[in-house]
Amino acid sequence: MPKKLVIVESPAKAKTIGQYLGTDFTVRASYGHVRDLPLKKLGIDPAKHFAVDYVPIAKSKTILTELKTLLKTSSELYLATDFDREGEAIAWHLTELLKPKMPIHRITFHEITKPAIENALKHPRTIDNKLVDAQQARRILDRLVGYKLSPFLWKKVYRGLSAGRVQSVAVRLIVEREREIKDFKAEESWTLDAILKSKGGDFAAYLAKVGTTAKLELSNQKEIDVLKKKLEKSKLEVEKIDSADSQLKPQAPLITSTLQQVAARVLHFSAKKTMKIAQDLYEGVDVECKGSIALITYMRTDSYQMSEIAKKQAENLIAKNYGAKYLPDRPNLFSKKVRGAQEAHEAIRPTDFSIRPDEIKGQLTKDHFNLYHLIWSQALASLMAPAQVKTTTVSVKSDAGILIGRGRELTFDGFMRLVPDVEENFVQLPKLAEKEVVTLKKLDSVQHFTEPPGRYSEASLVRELEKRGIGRPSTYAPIMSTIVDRGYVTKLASRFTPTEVAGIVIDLLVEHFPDIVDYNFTAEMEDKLDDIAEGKRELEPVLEEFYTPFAKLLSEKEKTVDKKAIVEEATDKKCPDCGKPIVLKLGRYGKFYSCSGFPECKHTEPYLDDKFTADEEKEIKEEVKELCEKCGGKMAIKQGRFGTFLACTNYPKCKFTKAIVIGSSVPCPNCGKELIRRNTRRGKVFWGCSGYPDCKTAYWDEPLAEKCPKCSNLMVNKKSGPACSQCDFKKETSESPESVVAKEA
DNA sequence: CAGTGAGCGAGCTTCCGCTTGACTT
Repeated sequence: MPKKLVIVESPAKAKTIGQYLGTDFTVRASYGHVRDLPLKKLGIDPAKHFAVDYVPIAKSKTILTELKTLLKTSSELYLATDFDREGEAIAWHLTELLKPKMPIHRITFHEITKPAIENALKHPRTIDNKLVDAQQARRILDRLVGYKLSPFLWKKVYRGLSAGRVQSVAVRLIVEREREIKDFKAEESWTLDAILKSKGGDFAAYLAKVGTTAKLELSNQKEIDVLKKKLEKSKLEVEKIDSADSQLKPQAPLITSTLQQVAARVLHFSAKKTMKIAQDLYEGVDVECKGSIALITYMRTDSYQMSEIAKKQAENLIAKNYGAKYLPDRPNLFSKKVRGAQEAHEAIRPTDFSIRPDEIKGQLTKDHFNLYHLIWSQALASLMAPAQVKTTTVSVKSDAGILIGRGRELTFDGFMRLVPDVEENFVQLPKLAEKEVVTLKKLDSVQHFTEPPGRYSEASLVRELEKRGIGRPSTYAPIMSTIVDRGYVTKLASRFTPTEVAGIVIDLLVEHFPDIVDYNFTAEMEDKLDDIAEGKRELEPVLEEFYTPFAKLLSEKEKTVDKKAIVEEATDKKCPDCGKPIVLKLGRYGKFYSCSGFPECKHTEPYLDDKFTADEEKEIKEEVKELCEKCGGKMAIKQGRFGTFLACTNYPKCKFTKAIVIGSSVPCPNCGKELIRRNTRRGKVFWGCSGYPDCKTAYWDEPLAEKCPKCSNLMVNKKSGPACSQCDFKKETSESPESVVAKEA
């Protein structure tokens, strides 16, 4: 008997649905998109009503052949791709490629549960062409932007660069954050922090108000010293005790972005690693007695919803394990949608709450267990009762002003029984009475500086992009690989730092194509896509409206933007071959000096990345004249991954290299040889003993020819000034607040 | 805490969004 063919996107989903549907159905996966614009050319003809040239994706060919074969013996076709714009388009592309002759039904569901699938089968529909058009508009627009702007960059900066609706905004965020950090001016402020002694015990308080009026904001030490003296002599009396009860609500269950954030914070996983481990959990893990089973629902999602079945199961589990009072009076609502969310899937939750992480710990790797544990507990906690917190505020009257002490007590743990909030700091105040006189046990004036914003991590970049509705769950991790691969950013200590070319490209795009790299470009595009999906507008006029002015602007900029002004910098050097001025250029492999007479004169010189002084540069040029110790050949200055060095010109025949030695003229305290400047593998400067590897003495900061008066170890020149390399001794200097902040950052 | 390298300017580069598998070292 002929079967009914069901096509979904993911093979793991196909497996689960296959079990629900029984033998009348064959379920197969498309493995995502099956047809797309060609890779090597634009594939769009704006002059012919934006005619598109779709081609089957190379990877899809085998699955397409199999689907065609299956169709021959099938009576009906069910297109069960995801319930979103992309899913609708995949369904349409499938019909275009397979050209099925039998009845076609489009079915959708938000959750992979038996009732949801049975219900979907009862309500088939046809493909929604308006939604397909919305996807095509998205696809065509992204292609036009990416495949038109990237070549513009090849022409005006250098080859291999890229630009796009999503990646360029991600780079822009990172570039602008770096500039904020660079321009940051720390502001000084002071607080008076006290420990007060009462009959019932000690508690912490701070001076909150001077007199009875203004909120305390003191910017210099003089003011605070006056208050400190006043306070030290003052009588202290408890004026008022207030307490208030509040609730602490659990977090929503995890979605892709928050999974990546929490896994980074708690487990120090990269976004890529998080997604790989989650994929394993989704596809199924061998669990004793149960065989291979999927542990979690789909991991690329933007919806906080959970299926009713799952919620019921979790609630039963909560009641059974912790008691009914751990269930909330009213269900917790996580209604705040992600901007531009498509909500085709559930939140990330365990497929079966009864599979407790600790029960299967022995059958999972440490990474798989840890991630499953996070997913399981956050999903369960999201359905638990809020925690109850009692906040007590005590005001203490003094001659200097009002001191405030605060207590925060957990009166009911609720969901925190499962996921304790590490950020929360609970403190209990002693029993106090109004009018009670307390005494001062300790009083410190504490200096504070405002801090610059931090560089983006993978997790915080994803959060920022998601907040602005830019990028999708399936692309968060790849976006970050792309901007690293293209040389726009580097990752140092898990934080993004922009490269020089990133600043150049962003300035160029912001100046000449401000609309495209505007933070609201995606949101505005989404509005237009919604219009298409709702039938308010047609595909072609929307594309026309974008492309006509864009194409005009582009051809204008092709002519007017001057490449030289972007990648060339004048110098006062002259070309030794032809006498023309030498310019500093930025190329694919970094900066280099070039004769301005190029292409007639091809003279180049390496650009020394390290910040050498003029004297040091002279010394290096002397040293390079010495011949190779191994083969007697000529030596040359080379720029390597880790900095500048000297190498034999007979490379690769002779591989002799010599490090450039910048001395400190400070002897090594352990062996007496000179300490010299070097670079670590990551390009960071440090000072090591020239006797390496016999002597492994090394310092992060420039050594000074003096000993610490406290511990007699070597003093070094830290950013904040001279200090001991070993103990906390610091030479008193007229220290600027900026240097303190720079050190702390 | 300790390594290094061609090239670059003119040529095959590039987008975003779905989904996983693996020509073999």
